[in-house]
Amino acid sequence: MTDKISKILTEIFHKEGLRLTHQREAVWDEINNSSAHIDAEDLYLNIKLKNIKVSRATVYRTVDILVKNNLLRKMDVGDGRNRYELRKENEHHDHMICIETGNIIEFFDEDLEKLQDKIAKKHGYKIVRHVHQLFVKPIR
Amino acid sequence: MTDKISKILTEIFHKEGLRLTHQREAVWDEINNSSAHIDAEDLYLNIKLKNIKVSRATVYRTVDILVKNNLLRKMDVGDGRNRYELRKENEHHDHMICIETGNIIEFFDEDLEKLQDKIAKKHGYKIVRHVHQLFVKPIR
DNA sequence: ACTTATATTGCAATGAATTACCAATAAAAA
DNA sequence: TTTTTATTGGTAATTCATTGCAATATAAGT
Repeated sequence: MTDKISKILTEIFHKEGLRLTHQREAVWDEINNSSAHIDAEDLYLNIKLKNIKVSRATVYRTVDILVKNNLLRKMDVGDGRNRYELRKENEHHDHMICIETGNIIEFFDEDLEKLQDKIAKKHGYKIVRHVHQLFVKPIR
Repeated sequence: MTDKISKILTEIFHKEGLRLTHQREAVWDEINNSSAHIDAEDLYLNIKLKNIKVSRATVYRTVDILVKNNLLRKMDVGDGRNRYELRKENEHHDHMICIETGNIIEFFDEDLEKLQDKIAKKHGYKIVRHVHQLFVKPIR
């Protein structure tokens, strides 16, 4: 784990009265080094593979903390288990899921975002968050 | 149950080699008379309230059949249980979920649909289905 | 209407992801 | 180093959903 990120983590945990444990660091490291959209079970298995002592319960508890503190985004592709992805500052995207390969492609479209806001406003609402997933297959 | 709908149901079930039982009729009736976005457990409870003999297993099995035959749409709002809504011919809409009241508002926007297709195409894909949910709260 | 073949039901068991419980342990404060 | 208290691991418990199977109901055949 780089010192810069470590410092950010330490700050956030401290602010919340939480402790920065080996297990929590390991979860954070794993998310940073693994593929972009990983689920809790794979996080658990990958950490174990590195001979770090951790339990499933701790993995679940840790991602919850990270999600609550906006370091992580929880996403539900509709297959029963939640995936987690790093949440970078000022960065938003939606997902395209290939139904043939399971591959997840990120996309962002400014017009789409504006259009959504407009639609919500028309109904008297403002958007707090949104889920937009395109289940696709390759052309041809 | 109206005779017209009954006939459609009978046809579809017969075509699949399925039988139109009291339980299956009850599930269909309940979906038609209940709020637009109901989950399996509420379907089960509502049917029981009418003193119709049914089991959770049958409710789950029946909605599966209805979904497979395009009479029902299964939707996942991300809270763990699936909702079901009547699927009207040639009718598509997305959902806005109010995070304060839990209320679900349906919306449709032609431009939005076109824009999605365009985005998918740009990446070399075509859309098979999509999930678009706006989690909103009232303005002011 | 009566019989027969087989689809359907209910119940309990099972599955899968996640959460709760709690005694043992480890991190930070004193 | 001692003390305080958050955290952990292991397992049990939850929740939503699915499945196996013996008993039952439906629709077709007579």
